[in-house]
Amino acid sequence: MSLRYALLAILRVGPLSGYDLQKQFHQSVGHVWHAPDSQIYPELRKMEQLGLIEGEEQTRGERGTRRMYHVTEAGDRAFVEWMDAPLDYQRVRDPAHLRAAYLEATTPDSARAFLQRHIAQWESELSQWEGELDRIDAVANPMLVRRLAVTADADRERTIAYKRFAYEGLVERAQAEIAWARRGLALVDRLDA
Amino acid sequence: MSLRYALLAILRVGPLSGYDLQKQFHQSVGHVWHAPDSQIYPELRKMEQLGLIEGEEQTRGERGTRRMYHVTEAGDRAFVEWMDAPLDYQRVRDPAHLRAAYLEATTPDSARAFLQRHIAQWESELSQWEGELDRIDAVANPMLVRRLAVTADADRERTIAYKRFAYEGLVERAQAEIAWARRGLALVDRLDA
DNA sequence: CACGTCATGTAACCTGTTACATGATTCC
DNA sequence: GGAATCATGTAACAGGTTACATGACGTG
Repeated sequence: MSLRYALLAILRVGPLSGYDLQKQFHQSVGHVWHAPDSQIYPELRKMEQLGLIEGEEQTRGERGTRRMYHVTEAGDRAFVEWMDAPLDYQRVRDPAHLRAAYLEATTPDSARAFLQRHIAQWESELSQWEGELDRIDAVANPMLVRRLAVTADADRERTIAYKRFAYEGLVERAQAEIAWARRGLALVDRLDA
Repeated sequence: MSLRYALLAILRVGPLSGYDLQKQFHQSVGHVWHAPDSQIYPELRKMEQLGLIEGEEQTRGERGTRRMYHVTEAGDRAFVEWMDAPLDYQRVRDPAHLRAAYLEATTPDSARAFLQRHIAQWESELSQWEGELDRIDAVANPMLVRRLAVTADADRERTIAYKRFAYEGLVERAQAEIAWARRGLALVDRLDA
């Protein structure tokens, strides 16, 4: 459900083709809400049917075409309504913590391998998000630049501050996962001794 | 996919009827991996077809029946294999952080409401998990008691320690989410001033 | 003329969500 | 006799995953 609003958030900045949108998506919101291309294109079609966005076919070269999308008034309204509505929180479903609860069922080495992979996984996410934080600070993220270009000066600080706030939360989450898994490694060692 | 192993984890302790399993589930693993009954019963049937568990129909009263399940050797093997295999991490998809990144699009009050709901949400999870931690320490969780009853003394410490470790991770996550949202409230106030 | 990248998907499948459905048994 | 709880699901749908598919354009 949120994919729709992630796409609207990007399109609200200005018209984009599906392809460009997808590119921008993977470089910005995609770090918070992943979606493959095979989901993005159909979703855009659905949003068009619902009147949230409008697409115009453009020619490109001899026979090529591409579809430029822009947000309609209804789409803009839908986005703001979503912002104001309560989120529906998904129930917890965390495979790593599930497995952690039963580590006594396997060997210490296997437990260690699991925890090391957990650390590697979150370190990889962490570096993505820290990179985004750096790009926010340097105002080097192309989406953010586009956004700031159409944002009144008075709102620029807010725009940047909330992006930063969001990524800070993700960075802290990753750091917490890593710290937890490291403690797990120490625990395995202690119990193995 | 993990639902299967969450169910196996419970059944490995000893045979249970679908109904009892479901009860135990909601009181234990369900805090880490939620699933509704409408998913549990069919999954048990599927697992039976795959030979991971076996069910026997028992009569109950005059006409009533219930199905007692126990783990097969293949099921036991499958569980350990899952423990040793790399987890497949889902891509990030976090509606709260997605929304946080665009809070400038709405009013300060709406932003505050969002953050306050976020805090309430995680405080509710937090109290669940802290409760579980207490029950682990008091050895008062019925599933844990059943498990310890069939666990060799040498493994009891490990069994308890890993449960604790898992729930500690969840508790820390909840605390981090709450702290983050509180900082968000402060940020809204600052930007609103 | 080959390769990268522009451009857009379809199809099958799995998992999970929501709402609904039904009857038996036990305990007060 | 009525309520709680035992006991087990089905059906429809939404959302996400994986694999595959296709062709045009631009550049060296």
